[in-house]
Amino acid sequence: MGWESHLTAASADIDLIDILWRQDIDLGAGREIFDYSHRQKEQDVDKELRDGAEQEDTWPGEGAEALARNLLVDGETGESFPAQFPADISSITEAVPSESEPPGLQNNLLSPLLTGTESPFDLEQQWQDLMSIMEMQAMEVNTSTSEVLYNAPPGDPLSTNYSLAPNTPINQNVSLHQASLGGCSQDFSLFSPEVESLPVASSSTLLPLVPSNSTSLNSTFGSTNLAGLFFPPQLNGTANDTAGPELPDPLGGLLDEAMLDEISLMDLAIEEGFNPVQASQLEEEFDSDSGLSLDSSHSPSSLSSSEGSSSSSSSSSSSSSSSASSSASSSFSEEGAVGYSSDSETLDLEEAEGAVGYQPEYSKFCRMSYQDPSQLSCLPYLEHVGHNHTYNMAPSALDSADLPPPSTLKKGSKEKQADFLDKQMSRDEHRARAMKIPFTNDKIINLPVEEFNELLSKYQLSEAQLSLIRDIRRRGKNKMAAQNCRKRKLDTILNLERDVEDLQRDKARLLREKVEFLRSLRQMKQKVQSLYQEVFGRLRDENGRPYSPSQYALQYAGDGSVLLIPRTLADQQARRQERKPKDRRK
DNA sequence: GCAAGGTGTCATGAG
DNA sequence: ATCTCATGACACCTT
Repeated sequence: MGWESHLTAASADIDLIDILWRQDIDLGAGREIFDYSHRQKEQDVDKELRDGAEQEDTWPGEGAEALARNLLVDGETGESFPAQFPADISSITEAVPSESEPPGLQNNLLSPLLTGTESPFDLEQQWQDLMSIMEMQAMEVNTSTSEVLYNAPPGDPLSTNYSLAPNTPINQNVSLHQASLGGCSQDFSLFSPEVESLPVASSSTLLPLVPSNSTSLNSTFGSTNLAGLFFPPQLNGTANDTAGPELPDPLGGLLDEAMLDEISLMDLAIEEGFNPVQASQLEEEFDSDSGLSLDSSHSPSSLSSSEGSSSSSSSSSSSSSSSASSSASSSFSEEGAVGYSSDSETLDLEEAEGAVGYQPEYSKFCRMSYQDPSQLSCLPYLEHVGHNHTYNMAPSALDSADLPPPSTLKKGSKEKQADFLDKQMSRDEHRARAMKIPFTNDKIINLPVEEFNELLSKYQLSEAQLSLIRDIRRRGKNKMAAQNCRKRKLDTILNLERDVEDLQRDKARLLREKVEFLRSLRQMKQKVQSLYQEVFGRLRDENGRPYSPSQYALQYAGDGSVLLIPRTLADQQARRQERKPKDRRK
């Protein structure tokens, strides 16, 4: 506080300047050379001075600070992103691919019999894309998923339908008869070609239902051996030829709708971490756009979800805020052009930024726009805003005239306010005041270069003053730049969060679609099978006897006709067809 | 006393 | 060459 007396006495005389110089010389306001090389020194000295000041000074205005603390509200505490559900959903990843591919088969198979039935199955490609997206998330859940799918108890519908296939010696050479006996497994013999080549162990990694690639599917249907498609391999050959009459109820063991639904639901449950209830709800709402959403899947954390939505709203507000901020930025420049000293402008700016809760300018406002305490007193609420960055104030710059010693703390409220406001002044403002800079820091900082230079030329300024002014301008601009930079960063984060939410919604929608496709696929398979059995069952040889499914099979011709051919021939063709795609792949 | 978040400042590079 | 802006890094403060 030794300087305070000096400063108090300091009017405009040379002595004061001398003192100020002494104080500021280390702050970069070197008397002789006010250049960059001094700035480093400036920092160090600032710190020293600050430390010293901390020891010596007891600042008034604690109450005001406390008030400010109470009133400061951070409207934008981090938005926690609801990341819970993705992991659950991902669990399906592996299971999905296996189911997704049959479509290719279906397409080939159905076209002849079921004209007009459209299968949306270049879906496979899309699906693979989707899978790749979900792959990462799926990793951790896969294990459990496979367990569910493959280790299900014998009575489990899934195991009877899916798990059987891998373990059974699958062969395309399946008889119609066998097919009819095949019961539930028929559905899976549909994909037998692929499964056939799989070691039993591989069943743990692949769902029998689904060939690992569409080409294998094509091969299956390329052979167009319908019997092979529908009937379980284990019945093959060794199957009793007595089957003929046993052409069981074509639909008997087949996937009934309930089963299909169950499978779909289980897929969904597995994939999305749905519980059965949710899944069934989903089924009911299939056509609803409300979205089942993963949002619901993390309903437990709907809070976070709502946070997400709020974040989305906030992100929308953030986008608006971004626009606000960008407009703010632009208005910055404009302000710069106009001088940035307009209080109302600044205020508006702050309001515009309120959406993001980003309030850096408040402190700027307090410190930079109001060097004159009386002005600030017009906006008392601003007193609550802003950091107390008194550490920025070089003790040297603290005008002792404005900062009476602690002993004089008991004083009028005006004085207190003045103290507080003085305290709110930035280091540069104090410096500027101490250096008798004849214009405001706002002008220094925000005037366009031309006007700035013009302004400088109007005054007779010492080298030191000019240097300080340049520093003030540089620091001020950089401060705003930093604030904008942080604002942008924040906006970017919010936008990314919103993007993630959008992607999650898309993912949920795609999964819903997948379930729908699977269901329709199975329905079509069912139809095809019944048609096959019906047609085959009505066929009679020259003696009027039915053909044995183990000896004959129906086969599609390229022109859409259906041929009855010996099973051996059909098998050969099937194998040939199976090889083609593989060769092609090589 | 520590951690997290906010802010100002500096250094640096790009336009 | 100079100015301005953006941004990472750092120090310091507040909560």
